[in-house]
Amino acid sequence: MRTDTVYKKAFNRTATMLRDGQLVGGLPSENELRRLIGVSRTTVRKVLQELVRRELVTVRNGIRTVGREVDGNDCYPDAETTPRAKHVEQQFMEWMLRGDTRPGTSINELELARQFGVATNGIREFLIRFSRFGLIEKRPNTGWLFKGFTEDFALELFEIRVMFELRSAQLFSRQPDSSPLWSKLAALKMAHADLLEQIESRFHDFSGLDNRFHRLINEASPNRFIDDFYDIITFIFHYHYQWNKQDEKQRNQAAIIEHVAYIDALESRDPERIERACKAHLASARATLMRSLIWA
Amino acid sequence: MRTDTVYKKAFNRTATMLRDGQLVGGLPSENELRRLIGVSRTTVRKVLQELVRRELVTVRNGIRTVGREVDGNDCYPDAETTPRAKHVEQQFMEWMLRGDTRPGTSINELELARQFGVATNGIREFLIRFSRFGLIEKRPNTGWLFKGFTEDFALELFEIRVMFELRSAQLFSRQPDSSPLWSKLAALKMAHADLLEQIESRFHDFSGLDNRFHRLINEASPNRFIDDFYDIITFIFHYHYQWNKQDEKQRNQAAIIEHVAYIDALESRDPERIERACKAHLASARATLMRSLIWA
DNA sequence: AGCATGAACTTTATCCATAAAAAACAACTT
DNA sequence: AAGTTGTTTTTTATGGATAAAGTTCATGCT
Repeated sequence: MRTDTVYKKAFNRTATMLRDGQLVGGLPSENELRRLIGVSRTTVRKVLQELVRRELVTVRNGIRTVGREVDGNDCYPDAETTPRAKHVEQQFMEWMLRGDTRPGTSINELELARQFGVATNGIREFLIRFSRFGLIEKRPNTGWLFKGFTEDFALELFEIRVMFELRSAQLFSRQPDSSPLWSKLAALKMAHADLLEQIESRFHDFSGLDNRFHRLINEASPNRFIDDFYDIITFIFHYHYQWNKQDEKQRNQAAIIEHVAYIDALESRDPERIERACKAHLASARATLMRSLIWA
Repeated sequence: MRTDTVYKKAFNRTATMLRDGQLVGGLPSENELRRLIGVSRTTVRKVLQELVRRELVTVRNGIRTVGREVDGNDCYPDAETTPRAKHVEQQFMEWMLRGDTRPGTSINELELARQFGVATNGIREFLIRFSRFGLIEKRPNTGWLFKGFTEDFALELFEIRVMFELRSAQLFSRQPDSSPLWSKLAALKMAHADLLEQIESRFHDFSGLDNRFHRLINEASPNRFIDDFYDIITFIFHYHYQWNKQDEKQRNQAAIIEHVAYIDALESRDPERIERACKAHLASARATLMRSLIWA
């Protein structure tokens, strides 16, 4: 049966808004709420119905008002707000990156389905989606081959990344002064400075910033294939570093400094300087990844 | 129910071998046949069983010998040797490229499933696979969006293609003289010359040659992401030009000439000359595609 | 021991069913 | 006329079943 994670997440969001007093003075209409949460009206109605049933909202003459205080027990647990497909993704990535899954291992849909407690269909859909990452390969009628999160993989990935990033950085720097992206870049530079100051406590915040930065650079001259490729990077790094936290602080600190130099180079509009800064940053990112691969 | 296309294709292959006298002097063992056709022994046995039933093969004391002559009726029709997934692909591509499917159209899994006569699952798997081509986009819980086989798409595609091809061509040219790829390149040049001579009758053979050429260039310094990207190009071009045959002969003739110049440039090992030839060829390929888009 | 066939078992490709979510339609209200 | 809510219809996400194809085990023959 389809999970009701959409409803549960919507419910939690609404309950939180209620708790934080974002909905004082009567509840918004179904349609407004719908837009607010980004979900269909059908789901909103289900949420509302449950809120009423739990007396978090009361209705009189068709008018909804805030009811009793929301308490911690009212929210559904996080696990129930994640769709199956996402669970499969997480479990697979863990199986692949944390287990000692060797390159050359063959992947068995049925076995994974049993292991993860889902139907084979879900596994297969995930594998098809995942195959674009270059880590697995389908052999028809037979199964999938895990090619390994190897040094080769990282090298090939970074080769492309460098090509794309150099291209995007140069195009970015050639934008007219009037482009709004320049001020976004300046804002990002400030955010970097802030983070650097509080690096001791906030060093995990870097990955979000990193993402914003690289996506901003691509924004100047969009290319869907480059965007897609950046999705791969984001995905891989997300899971890889989720389980490889050694030196996280130093790693991020170094990267922030490189970013700032890179931003300065962009602002200078000097092509050679940009190339140097960009390459320096990516070389260091690659070295970091390589190191973590060897350790692992 | 799963289709028995694997069996039927294997049967046809075996029957053809029988007809062409490739199996005179007694049939090979199940295992040998299996290797020959590239299919499991289970399937081979099924083929053998049917061959015997139809008296194309006769068994005496457990020894198999060639039986009656194979005639045209013995083979299964082509449509029955193509798996469902492939049919879906073909029908979808036709729907997308030939129908007047407009950019922005939303794609309905259920509707396509009905239209193509398959289960929704198959449609979905295809769409997931296809999404990497940058022409459709998934919106969770809602469906897919067709972004259009537009000019933008072609431009973005070619931008990447140029980057990749320049990189691969330069790396190719820097190979040591001892690399076996040089002789492969020479052979390919000859094949081009041959084709050019018989262009009147054989101009459809170009696309195979084109593929071999570009794949050869990538072979010198493999990168899985570049290979994957080339798969996209191959796929798109295959279907697009399947239904856009205007000027096919001239188009191919021009391309052959460009290829030869490109090969000469590679053999000269002169980086600038390579860049010029490569860019010239790709610019012309792009222009051709663009023209066919406008016409369509 | 090494290869051929036979039989049993496992996995993939494919269809079908259904609750949840979205979308479309209808009726009311201000 | 535009925004509400109620109802119905359609579509997606997910599980389940099964024939075909692949793989492994067993037996027998040189």
